[in-house]
Amino acid sequence: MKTVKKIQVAIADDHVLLRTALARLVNSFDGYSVLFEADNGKDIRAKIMQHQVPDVVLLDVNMPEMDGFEATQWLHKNYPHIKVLVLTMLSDERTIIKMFRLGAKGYLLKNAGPEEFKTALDSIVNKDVYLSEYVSNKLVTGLHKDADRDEKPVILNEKEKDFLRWACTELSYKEIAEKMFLSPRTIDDYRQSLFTKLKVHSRVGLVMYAIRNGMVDI
Amino acid sequence: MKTVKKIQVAIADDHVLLRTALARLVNSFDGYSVLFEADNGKDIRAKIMQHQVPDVVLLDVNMPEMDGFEATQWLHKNYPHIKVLVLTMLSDERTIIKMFRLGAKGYLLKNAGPEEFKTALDSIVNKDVYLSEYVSNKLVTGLHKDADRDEKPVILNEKEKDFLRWACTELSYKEIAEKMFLSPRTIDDYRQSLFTKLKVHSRVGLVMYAIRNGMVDI
DNA sequence: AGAAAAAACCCCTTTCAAGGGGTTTTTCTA
DNA sequence: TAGAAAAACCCCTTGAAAGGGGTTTTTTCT
Repeated sequence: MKTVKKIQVAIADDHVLLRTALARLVNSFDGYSVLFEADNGKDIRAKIMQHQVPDVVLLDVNMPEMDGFEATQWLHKNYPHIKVLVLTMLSDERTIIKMFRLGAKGYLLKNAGPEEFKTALDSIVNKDVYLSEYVSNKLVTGLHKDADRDEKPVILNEKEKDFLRWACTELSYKEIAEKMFLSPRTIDDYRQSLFTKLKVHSRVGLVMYAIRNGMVDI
Repeated sequence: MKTVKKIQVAIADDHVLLRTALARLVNSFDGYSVLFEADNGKDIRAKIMQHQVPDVVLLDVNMPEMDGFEATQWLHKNYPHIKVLVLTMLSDERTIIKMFRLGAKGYLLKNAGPEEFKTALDSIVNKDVYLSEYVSNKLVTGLHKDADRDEKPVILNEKEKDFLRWACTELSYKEIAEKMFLSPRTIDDYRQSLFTKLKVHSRVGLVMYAIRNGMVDI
């Protein structure tokens, strides 16, 4: 039916190939058409401000320049009627929760199938939100964790962070002491205090924490 | 022309959505058609052994069960006439070099456009190899760095990978031995052999390697 | 300025990690 | 099927890691 107005979709992902392929997929869906593609958040913002306003935005989380978090926030603030569907490989609870808090309406993992993709688009347009079973489970357990843990958020000072970075090298504690211009005993104290704070009991535990929380360059 | 035999392409990627979208893209190319899709290396191996033999295989590097490295190796050994085109976001020299050493014919980054994708397919079929400008530059600088070190690419067997994953926990080697149903001495051997292979000399070194190479879940 | 807290320092002990030397058992292969 | 290679096992030594107990110095707060 030519007269039915199609849902206009915008796609933002820095992987051109995936983006293009997704665009074709969307265009093949009944009732949807791709309005434009964008490389990152900035790009999408620019195009929308040039009066290319889509109904739905498909967003990756990891993008250069302006990532999915910022983009969602901006969209939600300036164009609240635009529905944001997050499309990513990141399946950790924190990211999911963060995106919904910022205003996302749906969250789709990249290992979803095309049918689920279509379902997500339909839901987001008609029912306002979309949650896959997997994502909703993650959300619930994530909120759970939020409840009991985290009495006080772990706050590390600069020196502790510094020590943590050194702990991720193959230097011995003695050598780290030299690097930090401290006595080995003091390093023992740092270690102990971090063991307590981070609830670990070995150097490997320190390393894993540092990496999980992005405190070291990988 | 209906009589022209199309180039049969297989696609292996654990992200279903991307995979499906890519399949459509390939099917839209003149002279190409998708023979099958696979979730990982094992999957592709099974299908090929069931006499579904493609001309070209599109491979992601990071996959569960059997990753791109192993898959390329197996293909090159057992079906040397199948051309392998690597399609990934990993753009570091080591990965690129490793894949070519293992028998890949082309290396395409996911931020390439569809035209480049088509070019890569054409090149790989007709001219045997495909190198984008970016990748060939990486190769050259990478080989430079490589000149003195790293003759052979590091290949780890399943048990070594297993041990590596355990090494990223807070268990002691003795406890790891129990978990793996091996004597602590054998664990010593694994450790030593990995120290040599990976050119590290501490457990922290093992952990960092495992993480940098995506062998553990973070 | 004086008390309290935090940071840096010191000593000692036990266990773990790492490096070296070997033997037995299994697996591959010529 | 003998012989080589690889995998699993064992012993011993040294230094590092981890946990416990302190003291001194510096900072912070009224």
